Amino acid sequence: MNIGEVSQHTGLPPKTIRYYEDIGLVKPLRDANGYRAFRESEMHKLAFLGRARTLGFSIEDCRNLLALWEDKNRASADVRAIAKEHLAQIEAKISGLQEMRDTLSTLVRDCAGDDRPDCPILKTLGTAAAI
Amino acid sequence: MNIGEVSQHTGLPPKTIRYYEDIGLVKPLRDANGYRAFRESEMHKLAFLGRARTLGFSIEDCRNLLALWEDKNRASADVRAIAKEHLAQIEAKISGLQEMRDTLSTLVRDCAGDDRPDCPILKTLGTAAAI
DNA sequence: CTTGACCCTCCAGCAACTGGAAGCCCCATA
DNA sequence: TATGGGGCTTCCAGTTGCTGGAGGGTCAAG
Repeated sequence: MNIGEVSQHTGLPPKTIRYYEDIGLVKPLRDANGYRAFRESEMHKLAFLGRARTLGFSIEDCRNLLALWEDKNRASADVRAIAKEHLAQIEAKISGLQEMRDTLSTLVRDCAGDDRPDCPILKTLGTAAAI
Repeated sequence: MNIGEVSQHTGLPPKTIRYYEDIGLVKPLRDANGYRAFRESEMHKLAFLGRARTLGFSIEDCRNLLALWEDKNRASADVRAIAKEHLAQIEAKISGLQEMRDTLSTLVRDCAGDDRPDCPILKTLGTAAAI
């Protein structure tokens, strides 16, 4: 399978697939003309990576998950630990963003948004310790 | 004021302050010995930047907000537009993360997390179209 | 034989810093 | 007066995860 076909099947751009090869996540064979030749197993790995990335796992997480995926004797606890850690990070990110959203939506609500220069948003950014 | 003092007052690391000078957000004077000499106004700008960054505004947003902050004739509508746009981005990010969290927490919940190899997390990453 | 769609490699750049090396400068203490 | 420690300077490189583009080979159709 050429990179284009793999790209279509996995939804990953060719550039990304090449990048994943660069950093050692996949190791496609090569045809005589130098083209990458992906086996089914490589394509499955890439699909796996695409899904893990969609869930926000870092590349290093993906590398570990992939190793566990390939290891038929792995303990599910190992996978779960990675996922739980990642889940905690996501939750932290969400609450950080929610804080931002709350502050910001208050400011936006209180701003007249007309052609006068008076603006609580700038006033807050300029002076508040409340951020 | 030296960079260290400004750093203490604003909470921004010296490295960050130098970086902000590099990209033209602040323009401190220089002492005879080459040290940066910040005036009050520069320090206020940096504090402003720190708060805007805390609210997740991009550097380019900050540049625009700063310009509006300095412009005593600005229309508050201009500020509000930037803030609203940013708010929308934050909300999009939040819902993306919430989707991740929901999927991931289901997976984590369903995973025994013991020393057996059977693991719904990897199973899903390996096969599901549901992500 | 040419055209257009592939594919290749390599280099640069994005955001927003952060770390580290190499080297002044200033002040207090022995 | 030497010296030690901190603070300041510049510049370069690295972070994450790609993405864009240049410059060039390959392949299949007409």
